[in-house]
Amino acid sequence: MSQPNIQLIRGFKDILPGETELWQKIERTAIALFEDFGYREIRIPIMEKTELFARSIGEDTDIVEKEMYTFADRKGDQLTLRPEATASICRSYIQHKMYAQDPVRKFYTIGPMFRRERPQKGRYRQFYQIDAEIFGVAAPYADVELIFLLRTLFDRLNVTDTTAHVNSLGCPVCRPRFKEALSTLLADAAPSLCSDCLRRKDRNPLRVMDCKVPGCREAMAGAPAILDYLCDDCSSHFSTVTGSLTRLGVPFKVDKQLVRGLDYYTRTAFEIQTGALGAQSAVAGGGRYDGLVGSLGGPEIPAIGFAIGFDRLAEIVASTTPSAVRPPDLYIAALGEPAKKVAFEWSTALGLKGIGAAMEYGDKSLKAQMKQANRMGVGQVLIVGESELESKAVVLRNMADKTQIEISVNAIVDTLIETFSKKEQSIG
RNA sequence: GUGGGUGUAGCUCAGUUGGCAGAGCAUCAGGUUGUGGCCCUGAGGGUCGUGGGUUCAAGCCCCAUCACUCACCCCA
Repeated sequence: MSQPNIQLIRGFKDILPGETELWQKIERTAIALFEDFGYREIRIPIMEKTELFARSIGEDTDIVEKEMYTFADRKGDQLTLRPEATASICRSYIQHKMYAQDPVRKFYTIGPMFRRERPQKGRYRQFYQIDAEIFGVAAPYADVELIFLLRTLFDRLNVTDTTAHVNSLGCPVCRPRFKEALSTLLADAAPSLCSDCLRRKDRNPLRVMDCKVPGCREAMAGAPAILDYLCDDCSSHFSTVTGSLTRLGVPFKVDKQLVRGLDYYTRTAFEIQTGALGAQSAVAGGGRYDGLVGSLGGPEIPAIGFAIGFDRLAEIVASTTPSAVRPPDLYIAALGEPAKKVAFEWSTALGLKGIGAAMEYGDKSLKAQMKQANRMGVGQVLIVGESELESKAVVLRNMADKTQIEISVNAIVDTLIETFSKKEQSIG
């Protein structure tokens, strides 16, 4: 009692009633869309051997070294709370040899991911993603389909203040030539780079391109664009993507600055960006990873996927859509124990028929119960006390216009069911 | 991991040069024996984030710590 109350873990959060309605709506919208386009749900575990992420993301990246939730279990195995879904889905695809019958598979999954970082706006340590992946399709239409789905989903959720950014990152054939050109420029520009970029120069040269420091921006003004270094295959792939997006009427921006941090990305990279979230501009991101399945020990199968930041999306949707919590259909105000006893039975019978009937389980005055009904926004209140039980007729009060009618206690549940189903129809 | 801002009632926040802990909203009760919203009256609710220090005296000053928050690094 005198000990401090237990608080939730830093960077974690509760999603409370009032918010969950919105989360469910987003989930339903996404699932319906995915199913319509032939995606199947896959549910993968929340933990994997650390090695899976180390191999897919890269052994000596910051992510693996210090930004994952990694710990040893009692046997000493290194385990990691998944930081993303893609690696696990690849693992599962390979482990169950899903490529054997038909390498083309489309998946979606929704669930929590984890990162061990200092939280900030739109970035939690447990966060949620809506994820979709296509395996076994090398053709650019897979890329377009995913971007199209993102656009459609956002439209259906009335999220309009967003831009799709697309870029190509090349492939193992053409990317090295680009990196070389970039390194040459960086070496020359080194004196005018900020200290962060000097570090990035060798470790993650692509990142220098989107540094915000003015000096770096100037130095990088004449930086080579990877689009100019694409090989013929990558180039025609990319032009099919942009051409097809245009024909489908999906607005997009070719963004030469768009960079993905991980080596396993190839060719198309895309992001949905918004201005609504401070420093966190991306609500969704994805790209092609043609080499990943092979590098994890599977056959050489191309793949592409995206992840939507659920928390960020929910925040945006919440700011534009009023929350609509449906009040109970009926409130039963019961006075005295005999009345409560029958009222409770009525409420359960109504609940079975899909009619929500709230009531006060404790002992409260009629006034208090009316106040509560009013606060809940209930339209109809059924009043049942001693005199009603005696006369075998209860009172049904319309809260909006204050009119009251009497209803016979005999077959009251059926009468109420009829009353409320008529109402639903006239509203619908 | 680094830096800034903020921690006082369920919520939003006042709190003066250090001098008895406050308001609005919300909750509960009464005004009306069994009828809601508006109004009036009253009540409950706080180890002032936590620990230490200075002081006759700390919500206020000092140190530490934790949390929240924004940004950086990084971005899956």
